[in-house]
Amino acid sequence: MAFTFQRQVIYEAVLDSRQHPTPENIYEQVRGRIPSISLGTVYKNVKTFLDTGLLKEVSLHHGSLRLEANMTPHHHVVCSGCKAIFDLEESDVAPVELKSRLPKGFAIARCSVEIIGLCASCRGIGASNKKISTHHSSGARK
Amino acid sequence: MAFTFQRQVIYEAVLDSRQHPTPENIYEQVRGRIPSISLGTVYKNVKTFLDTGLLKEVSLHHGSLRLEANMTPHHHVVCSGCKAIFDLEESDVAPVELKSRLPKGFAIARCSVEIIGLCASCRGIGASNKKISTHHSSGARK
DNA sequence: TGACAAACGATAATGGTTATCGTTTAATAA
DNA sequence: TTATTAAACGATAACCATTATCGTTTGTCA
Ligand SMILES: [Mn+2]
Ligand SMILES: [Mn+2]
Ligand SMILES: [Zn+2]
Ligand SMILES: [Zn+2]
Repeated sequence: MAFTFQRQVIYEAVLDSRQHPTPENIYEQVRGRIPSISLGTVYKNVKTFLDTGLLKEVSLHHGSLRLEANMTPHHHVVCSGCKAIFDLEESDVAPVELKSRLPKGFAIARCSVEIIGLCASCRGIGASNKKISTHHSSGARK
Repeated sequence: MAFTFQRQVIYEAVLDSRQHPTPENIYEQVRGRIPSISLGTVYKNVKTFLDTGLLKEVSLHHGSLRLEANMTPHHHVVCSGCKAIFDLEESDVAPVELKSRLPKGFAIARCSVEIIGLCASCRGIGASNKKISTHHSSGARK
């Protein structure tokens, strides 16, 4: 990975922001230092940083809306490979215990647990996850 | 909310799917029963169902990529109003205890907790959350 | 210093989602 | 029933986030 000024400033922008910024947010901020920078450059570098493990994305499923009709409070098991989501009943997880204070004035509505990992088919050798037809179109936006 | 055949079939499609489907997934399935249905109709009804609480969306932040440079495992406090995300150190939450088996063959990589609620400014009266300039562009796609 | 792969800026293309608009239909009351 | 009307539908354009393309510039390394 070549060292470029743009790359440095983009990374610092994410580091300095305690805000979990979007690419657009980063772009806005970086333009303060490099007015000529392209939004495409921000996206390209963000992707590079994600690939090399310098940054990570907050949510596994930000690509497309995922819906459910199960209105009872419950948790999820998520495959980071094919983005499949399995339900986990609330009673299957012991209540989460908070050991510290939340941001001042924050009112908790609920608490959701995500167990993240790889499903059986995604662990299989090679292209095995293509064999499972029940896996819908694998929302991974790549 | 008027009762229409399309509405009925769309809702049943989500009910029958244990897959947390996308609007596109629902569209594909509903076309089996109503070949002439429009994708727009699926989106419109999904929105209606979300508004009336018949369906819910799996992830609060599916609209745009959110990034972070904090690579230490940690949890999040999320405001459902403005989508602000605050970090919560891993040590601030007692380890999650699983009381049941996961889907067969699933390999856990990590476990993430989301405390969901309303931040101080979103709880304030009226348009108060607009006053806080540190809140970045409020990714809410409406 | 020179050669070359990598990265850049500009911009077109894609994919998911929302908006618009003319037509059809469900709900309601005569 | 039938007439009225607001709501919902299908088709399609518009929009926004993201990715791809391409000609130019720049970092790397011999
Ligand atoms: Mn679920
Ligand atoms: Mn974080
Ligand atoms: Zn999988
Ligand atoms: Zn808020």
